[in-house]
Parts: sequence; structure tokens; C-alpha cells
Amino acid sequence: MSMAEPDPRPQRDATRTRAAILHAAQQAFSAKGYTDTGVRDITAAAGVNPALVSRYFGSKEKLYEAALSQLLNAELVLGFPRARFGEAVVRMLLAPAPQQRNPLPMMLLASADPTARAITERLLTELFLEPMARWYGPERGAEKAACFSLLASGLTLYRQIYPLAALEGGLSDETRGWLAGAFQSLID
Amino acid sequence: MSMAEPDPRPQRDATRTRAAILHAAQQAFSAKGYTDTGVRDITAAAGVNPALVSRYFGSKEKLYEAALSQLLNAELVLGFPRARFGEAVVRMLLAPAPQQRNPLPMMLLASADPTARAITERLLTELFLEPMARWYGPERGAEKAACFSLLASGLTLYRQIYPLAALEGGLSDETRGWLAGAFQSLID
DNA sequence: ATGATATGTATACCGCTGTTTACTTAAGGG
DNA sequence: CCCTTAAGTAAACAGCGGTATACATATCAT
Repeated sequence: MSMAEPDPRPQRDATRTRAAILHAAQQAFSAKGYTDTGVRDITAAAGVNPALVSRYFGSKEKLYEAALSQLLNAELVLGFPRARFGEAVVRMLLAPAPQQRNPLPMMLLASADPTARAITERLLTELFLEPMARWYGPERGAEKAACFSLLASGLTLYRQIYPLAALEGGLSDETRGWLAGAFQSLID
Repeated sequence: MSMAEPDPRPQRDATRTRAAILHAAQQAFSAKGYTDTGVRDITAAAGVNPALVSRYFGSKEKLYEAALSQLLNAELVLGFPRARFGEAVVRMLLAPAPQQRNPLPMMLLASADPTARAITERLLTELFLEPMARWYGPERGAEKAACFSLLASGLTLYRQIYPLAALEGGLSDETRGWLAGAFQSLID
């Protein structure tokens, strides 16, 4: 057997610790929501001390804001080809492991607490809805972006929060087509 | 001025008190969700003592179950005419005061707490999705019911939880038509 | 009227939560 | 090598949560 390689990394690394907290927070908030996730849950998963949340983020609330804003990013969706937009979106949302780096569960589960809801609403508007409205164009862009979010959030709700067997793996081609058509018809 | 009519009702009325708690619970759970609604909030709104929740419902959890199951009812939607189903649903969901006796906000906000989520999932399936799947018919009825809920929940999410100006009153005829068409195309 | 019971009240308990404080220890430049 | 500073720790605080307990009082049959 081999001797353990001496790790050149210092045992104390502020940036690494901060990132570990942020990652654990994203996982926990996406699984149990804002209120039902305790600071001690997050720090235990990250393997650090609970007091470090206050040190690195100021408060649980600020940590939530940092965690969500890192996840909310319109670029991925906005890069899909317009001609096959519906198909691409449905393929993404129906991917086998969609919970990875997806801000939607976090948003849905954070909607209960008023503080987290206000933060979520602001970030969602600034980082997603407004860019997407511009992408759709001047003609009812905001309404189209809202309808897009409505579809995507509803689908995520019944795939990850209240998982329905009807929307799992063996989804029929007809229903996939209905979903893709709904997304696509926002463009055409 | 007139003398106050002597109220023939007794000051202590168990059924009336129980109903007051149930109603206050529906309002509070629909506004702040399961975790962020305290038993003391509910009983204060109902004007009764906090201990009465345990007496009449056993626990906060049972109260939530009673509150939601009274609201979850597929009959209204299932009575709409099939030919103009999409229009009727959109008119209902876009009504000026939709928060009255609408189970959707309560469901959306309760999705954070694992206990409440489990209760909600069970009631939603038994009281809504299964009847609706039968209503749609044997051909992909469950998938259609899921798509219906997906649309309705998404729309409610961005009308009541994260209220978007784009979905408020002055919604364009085109977008209304898109919504109605999405609902209708689940039937045709 | 009177006692039994249903109804409602006051209060305390215990566990959990976010945050602060004072302290300990590792890191790295002089 | 040492000593200043950054990084991390341990413990406690203050408040709130759901619930159980012991108590008070209105209601109704007898």
C-alpha cells in the first residue's frame, strides 16, 4: 500500500471553506427549503463550524441569497436554437438527474418563508426573467418569459417536489410532444 | 339606537369553534405555508386558545390535513364543458380574487416541510389527480391530469406566490389564448 | 337547583434556531 | 524562530415552536 501523499493544501483555506458552505447550502435549500434547513444542517454537511456562516456570509439570509444567485443563470436556456427550442427545453427538464445545479427546486421550496420569497422574487426577475424577456423580443417578451417559467416550474414541481409517476421516465411521446409544443409555441 | 339583540347562541359552541380554527388555518397556511404558520397565529386569528388545536384536531399536522382536504375538490373543474374547457379554466384561474378557497397556494407553500409535503402529495393524488385522470379517460389520463396540474400550479405560482406584473390584469389576448390552448389541447 | 360534563383558559416544558462571544490554533512573513 | 494575524472552535444566549398539564367556567340533563 502506498503512503498517504502529503497534501500541499493548507488545512485552513477560507475560500475553500466558503465554497463548501455555499455548496452544502444549495443542496440543503433545494431539498428542504429555507425554513426547514438549519444553519447546523448546512455546516454539518460541509464539515465546518456553524459560526462560520455568520463569518463568511453574515447571516443565513445572505447565505441563501448567495446560494440562489449562483444558480440562477439564463444563459443555458438562451443558448438553445430557436427552431428546436421546445425539444431542447423538454430534454433538459426531463433529464435523468435534473436536480444537479437546477435553481427551480430551491425557488419552489423557498416560496414559503416571506424573507426568502422576497429574495427569490428579486433574483429571479433580475437574473432570469428580464434577460429572457429581452431574448423573446419586444413583442410580449415579458409575458412569454412568464409563461416559460410557469411551464418549467410546474414541470419541476411535479417531477421533484411532488413526484408523479405519470411524469417519470416512461413519459409517452404524445405528452413529450405536448410539452415541447407548448414551449415552442411561445416563439412561433 | 336599538338594544343589542340577545344572541340565542351559546357562548361555547364546539362545532363553531372547530370551524373557526379550520378556516383561520386555511387562510394562514395559504399565505405563509406550513412551517411559517404557528399554531398561535392560527388561534389568534380565530380568537381562540392555542390549546384547542390539540383538542379538536390532535396536532398541527392533522389540522393541516383537515384544512387542505376540505379545499381539494375536483368537482368544479370537472364540471366545465369539454368543448370550451381551456377558456373556462383560464377564466377561473385568472379571476380577480382567486385566493378564495383555492387549494393551490396552500399546496405550493406547504411543499417545503417534508411532513406537510407527504400529506399534500397523498391528498392531491386521491382527491384530485385520480378523479381527473378518470375524467380525461383511459388514454394517457394520468399524464394529462399531471399536465393540467402543472399548468394550473405554475400559473398560480406566478400570480400569487411570486406575483409577476406580466400575468396581472392586463394580460394580452394572445397570452390568454396560449394558456387556454394549452389546456384545451390536452382534451382534443 | 345542582351536579356532571363539555368547553375554554393559563401556564409551563422542552427542544430547536440563528447568532454572538470569548477562546484556541494554524499559517506565513519578518 | 517568533509573533502577528487569519481561520476555526466551543459554548452560551435569547427567543420561539408545538404540546401537555392542571385549572376554571359555561351548559344542560336530571
